[in-house]
Amino acid sequence: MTLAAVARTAGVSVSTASLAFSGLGPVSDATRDKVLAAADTLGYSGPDPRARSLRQGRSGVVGMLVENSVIRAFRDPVNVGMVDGVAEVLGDAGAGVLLLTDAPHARSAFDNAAMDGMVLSGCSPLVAELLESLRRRHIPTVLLGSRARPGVPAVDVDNLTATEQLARRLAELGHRQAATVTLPLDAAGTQFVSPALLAGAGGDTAADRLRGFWSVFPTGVALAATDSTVEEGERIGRLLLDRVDRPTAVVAQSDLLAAGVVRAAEGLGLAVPTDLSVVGFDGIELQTFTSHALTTMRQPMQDKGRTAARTVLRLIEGGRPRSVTLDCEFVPGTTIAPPPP
Amino acid sequence: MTLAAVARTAGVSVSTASLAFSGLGPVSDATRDKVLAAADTLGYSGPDPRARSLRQGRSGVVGMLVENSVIRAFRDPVNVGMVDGVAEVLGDAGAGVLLLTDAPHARSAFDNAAMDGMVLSGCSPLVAELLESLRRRHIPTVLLGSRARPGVPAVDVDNLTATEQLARRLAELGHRQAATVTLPLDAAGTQFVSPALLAGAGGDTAADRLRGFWSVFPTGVALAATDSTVEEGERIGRLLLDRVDRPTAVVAQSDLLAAGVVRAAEGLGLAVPTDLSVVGFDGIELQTFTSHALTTMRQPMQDKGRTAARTVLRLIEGGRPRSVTLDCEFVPGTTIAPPPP
DNA sequence: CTGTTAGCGCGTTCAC
DNA sequence: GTGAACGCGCTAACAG
Repeated sequence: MTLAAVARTAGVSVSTASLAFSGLGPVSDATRDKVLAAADTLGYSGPDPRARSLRQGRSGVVGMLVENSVIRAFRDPVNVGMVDGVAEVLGDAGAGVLLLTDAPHARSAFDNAAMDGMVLSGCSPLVAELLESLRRRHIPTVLLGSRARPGVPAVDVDNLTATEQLARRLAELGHRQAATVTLPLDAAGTQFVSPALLAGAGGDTAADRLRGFWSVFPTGVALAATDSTVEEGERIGRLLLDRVDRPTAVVAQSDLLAAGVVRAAEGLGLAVPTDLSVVGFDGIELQTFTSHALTTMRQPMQDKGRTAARTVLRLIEGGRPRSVTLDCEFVPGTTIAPPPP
Repeated sequence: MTLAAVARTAGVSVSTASLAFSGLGPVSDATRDKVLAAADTLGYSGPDPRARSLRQGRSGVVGMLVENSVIRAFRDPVNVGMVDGVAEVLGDAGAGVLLLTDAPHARSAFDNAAMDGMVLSGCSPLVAELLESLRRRHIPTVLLGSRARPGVPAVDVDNLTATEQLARRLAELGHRQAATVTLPLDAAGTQFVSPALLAGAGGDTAADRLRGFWSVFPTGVALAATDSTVEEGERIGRLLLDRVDRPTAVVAQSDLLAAGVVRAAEGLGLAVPTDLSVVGFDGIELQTFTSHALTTMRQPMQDKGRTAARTVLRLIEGGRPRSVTLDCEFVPGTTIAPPPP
């Protein structure tokens, strides 16, 4: 069934039939009805999206890349929130979201899919390579959660300042011995993070948050997690709390990590916040504790997604949108207190 | 940049250049190198997916619909697991996943996207309408989590039997007064579920699980939640536990609901499982409790997704795959015990 | 308001 | 092993 066949049956030209479907051009009601009736008779269900997208040079699809597998990415509500925001804005624009991961087996889909634009979230080590591929294909791209590059705007929060604010609260409470649990900093999964390693790292989320921490606690120990999960937080938390120079406060770079640190502390018989202060980052709804409300910095996950989607839409239309930095909001919580005497 | 331009630069015909890229036909190494070199020079990055998909009649994209918004759907790990399974199998097949929701504003994307197939998950009241639209467009479809229809295979677990098994365990422990918290049963959001209402309901997940429950506890009270969340579980749980005929056991139709029921019980000063037995459904990793391990029925979420994806791929290839029913596995947990004397 | 004309960029017959 | 020609189904100009 083609538009041509419908037009023939309706006794009109294809272009008229096309206009009848798109509703864009001036078509008399009578003609439109004739066309629609013919379509109905023939079981024609509207223009073929493939042909339409070839003709228009648009597919109505925007890719969204998340790190790792779908299941790992969506274990973190931050990613879910961002995808939700992207889907919302794109849906309103009549576009669809092609969900992609940076897993090797998804590479072929990434390379061959018809996309009008791309939202690259995360700071996967593959980002540079993927960006290069997108550049060659002239696919407008927005980075979500990493720093802008020439010609590629980014949407993010000010991770450095936000973390600095959290650290400063701890300092103001009297903490001198603070440590931090960072998100993965390099592909190698190095655990003990030195300033030298940080210097070599890019402008990623983990690096910026670490800089914010170190700007307040320049000698604070930093251990990197391999993933943003409660389990990893607990593992690294135990490592930190077992040290002879046990910290009195821990800045975790995500709420999930922070929840793990709290759990590690309680496992060792330490009370939070009396014996140990813990802060997180993200402001997700943690169902892990009922007894604590995590002190953290809430980032606008959905807004990040929405803004990224709007930005990529503008890019697709040929605009030159600028990078956007969104604000975080301090969530007081109940997991910080002055250090034990 | 078109393939034709590359061919011209390389001094070969377009068809030869096409073969050089796809690697399908017989092309001498020398020729292929010439073509690739020309492409590199001109900054050509491979065939245009839009044109390719028109020509081949395939877009390499399979739609996956989840209920509600992305954020609501992915609050439930079951949906995340299913999408992960779908993405994994489709990725291996070189196909991409177009993430769609049944939200009204996403309807245009649903209708206009170029898709080779569709995985419709959930039992949204819109399913019938969406199925009809897909049928007219000749888009092969697989249902995930609802009953097969003529020409539309389904992938699911045996919800009735699985719930029956859970209920039977409770009965065997001596429970006579059991209640159930169901997933949403109708669009109206009716709270008190009568057998008459169930008779009118379709063959959905909620209905099947309820049938399994009633087959063991024919007079058990059934209240429907409006969503599968801990909060809803807690709300309905409180309603159940406040009744004069307070149940000694609750069968919740999802783990999230079950977690809410446990929380409601504890809020009322009831100990689980001493005062109240609770079972869930799904087998997700609940971080809500540390003191309990939920007694539940684990369903293979990722396998459901993988199987659905394999089924839709077979459908796309013109096969006639059958519906698949996967097995659940009982998870003993620590939230059931004999009823209090 | 309607019809005619021309591709969009590619893959795939066929001949050679 | 390679090339020429055709059409996938549609829409955007333009002409009437």
